[in-house]
Amino acid sequence: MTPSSAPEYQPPARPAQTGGSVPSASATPIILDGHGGPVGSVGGEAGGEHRGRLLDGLNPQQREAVEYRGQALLIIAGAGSGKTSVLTRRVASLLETRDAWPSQILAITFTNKAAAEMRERVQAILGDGASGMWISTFHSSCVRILRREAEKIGLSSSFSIYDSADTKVTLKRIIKSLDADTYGFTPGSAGAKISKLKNELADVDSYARNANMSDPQEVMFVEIFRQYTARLRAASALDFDDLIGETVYLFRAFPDVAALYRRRFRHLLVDEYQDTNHAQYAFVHELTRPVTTALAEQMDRDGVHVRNLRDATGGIPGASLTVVGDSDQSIYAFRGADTRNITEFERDYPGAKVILLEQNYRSTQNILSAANAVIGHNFDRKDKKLWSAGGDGEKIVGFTAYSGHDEAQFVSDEIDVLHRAGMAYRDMAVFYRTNAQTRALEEILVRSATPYRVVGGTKFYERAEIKDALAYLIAVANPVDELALRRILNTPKRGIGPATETALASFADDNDFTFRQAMRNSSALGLGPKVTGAILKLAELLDAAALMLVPTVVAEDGTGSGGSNVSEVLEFLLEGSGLLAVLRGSRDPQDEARAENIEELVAQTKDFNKENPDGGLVDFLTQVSLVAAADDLDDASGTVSLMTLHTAKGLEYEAVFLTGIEEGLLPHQMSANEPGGPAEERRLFYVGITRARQRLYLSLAMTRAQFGDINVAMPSRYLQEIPTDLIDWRQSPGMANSRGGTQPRALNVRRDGYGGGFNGRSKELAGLPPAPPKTKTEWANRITGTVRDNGSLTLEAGDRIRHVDFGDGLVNQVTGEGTKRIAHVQFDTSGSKKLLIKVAPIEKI
DNA sequence: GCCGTGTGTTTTTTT
DNA sequence: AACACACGGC
Repeated sequence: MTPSSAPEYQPPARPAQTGGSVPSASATPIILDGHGGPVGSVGGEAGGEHRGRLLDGLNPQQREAVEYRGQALLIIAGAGSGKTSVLTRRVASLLETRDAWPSQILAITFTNKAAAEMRERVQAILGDGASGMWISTFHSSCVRILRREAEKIGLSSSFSIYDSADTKVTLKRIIKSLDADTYGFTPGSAGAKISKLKNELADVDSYARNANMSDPQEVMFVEIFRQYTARLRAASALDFDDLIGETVYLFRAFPDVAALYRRRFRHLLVDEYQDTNHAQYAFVHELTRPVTTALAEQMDRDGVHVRNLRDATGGIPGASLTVVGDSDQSIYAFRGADTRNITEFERDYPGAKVILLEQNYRSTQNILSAANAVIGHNFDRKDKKLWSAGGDGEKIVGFTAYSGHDEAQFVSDEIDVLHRAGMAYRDMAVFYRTNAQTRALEEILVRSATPYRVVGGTKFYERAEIKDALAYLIAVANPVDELALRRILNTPKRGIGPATETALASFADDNDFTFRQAMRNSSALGLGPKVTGAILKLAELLDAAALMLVPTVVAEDGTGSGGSNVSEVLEFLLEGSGLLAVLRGSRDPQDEARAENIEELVAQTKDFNKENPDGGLVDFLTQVSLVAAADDLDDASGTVSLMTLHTAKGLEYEAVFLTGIEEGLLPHQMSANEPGGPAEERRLFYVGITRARQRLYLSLAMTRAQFGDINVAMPSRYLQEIPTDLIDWRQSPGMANSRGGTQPRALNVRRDGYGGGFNGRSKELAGLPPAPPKTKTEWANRITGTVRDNGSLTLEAGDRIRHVDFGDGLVNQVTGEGTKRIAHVQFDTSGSKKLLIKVAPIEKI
């Protein structure tokens, strides 16, 4: 990492700036935005003495990236090349040289956490002068714009945001009502297809126009898509993809609205540009277009201050755009990311300046060499070699475990070693390909009392009880949201079953009511008095909560109410619904934890009130909807971080454990048949490797539990792409290769200084003496070959065996068939274990 | 309408 | 192995 700027630095005095908000297009009259902006007023006196400060410790390319001024700038930033620092300083520089007011800057990051970090760092350089900037994710920016302009596109400004679970529930209902499962549609498959289309900015109508309507399956899909769109409309809800797509639609359909934002944002900066999809690309493109002369004149007449922004033609030139990215780190193709956005940037923005950052300030040369070697196997890329001036560092440690648990034990042991050597837990991280892999890791880490934290995974806000509580809030904020209402209708249990729910839904449908109105009028349905009472009570509770939000309502008896904040409303709802009380009174021990989670949510609303005194219910819900996995990373917590390789992007740790480096897992089975799949998985591996500063551990298991049974796993093809002399195999795949497991496998044994297991075919070994002859099965160049094979070994109850690690034991039972035969063994000293006979390091005695 | 049991499906990654 | 869902008895 490049050194950060001195925190005691004070910003130069500058004229006070008012406003900074974008006037809503629908609001008349438009409030003037102070005196335009300082565009074009680059004074020689500004900055000068501080310029050095901003550029301190930067290399020439980084400096240029900070100082370049022009319409378009592409920064190709290799992993660990200090791009965050460059981006931050570039923003600071724009402000300091008065090329921009804070309000003219829109910086887009990949996560909210990265946004907060950037804001903090700019503030550390410039102090309060930095407020008014928009630094946020694509989704947050779009929500902010959409909430202001919602009426324009027929939405309530308190529209709901549907997450993938909400989408799934909605699609499930649609598919059921259409019997579309007979055409092979599942909520997952239909959702994926809809998402893909939306990422391409297609909607139902544009899709239907080109669809092959003689294909019944296609007809069915169009119908699903149509109903899904209609349901979201009716609920005034947008899904994740809509947030981007609808904003682009807004800009295209309402040029006057677009013009206001184009006028405001004079400088766009986009991080992780390689992972933008077409919709995001279009969003950026729309924002950086010039404002036509006609529109500029219109704005001038409307009192929007544009004069000092207009060029010779009378229009407003397009905003400057800076994008930062690295095609080698593109890992989101599955959700529509298109690296052409970055590779064809120069074509999209003619005259763009391109700056390459190749020097790495993060990792040791050994780690970088491994990374370079791996990514070098992707053919369709511009060659780019990371280098470091920091020295070789330690070798990469490799370890082949018998099982996922064994692997977890290795990780846990090494964490312990590192910690005792003085490394803080928070400087270590364990990465994996799939969330399911956390289970074994967690079990072992709990047992060894290692403080750890799973980042992402089943997120706090995805827990059922939290979604229940949030659904109450959503139902208050957006009364037409049927999904939220149906979620809480019988939660907690109040005797409203599926039959009643359906009755209410069709009652609403038939009379053109919303679901909420149907609830209020449910007396007309002729249901039992108990059920009707329960429905009405819930409706009243929600109405009363909604009233609390209205600023100051005076009731008939003269008592004032209203203006309540989020936590007050939530507590009122929890009290009135009995949600919390039911959990507290339950005898199910898990309900205690659920109650605690809800209390944690209440605490979060209180924090929110404190941090956002002006924030309303909708703001809170927005924030909750858009938290990303990496956002809840707490740097101060002294724990080891566990996360998926995807979540790890953009982060760095002193020590990194990459686990499950096996065929089927990395590359993942599911990606094997997809075009570009293995290449993308390789980039994922590359991202993982380059997160490490000092120490890198690569581990794999010979067997892995999946779907409840145990399978033989092969080492990943990517492992052999790493030069053998970079890895110190504590226990190599090759060593665990002999029949019967008689091979010595003491820790720290490397065979013949040779890494172990590999054939030594890599270029890096060309100059070395020929590898000693090997008689064992070589797996390196035959990925499909076996790792260990006890195939001929037959065991039955009563046999005694010897295990390399566990010692002698008695076979109690043998279960399973063929390669999955499992011996249940009672070891004399190591307790009882289940072993996959085919690969376990055992022999009969 | 509720709750227990049995069966089938699941897992790729995420805003 | 864990979870969602359908079914049937209460």
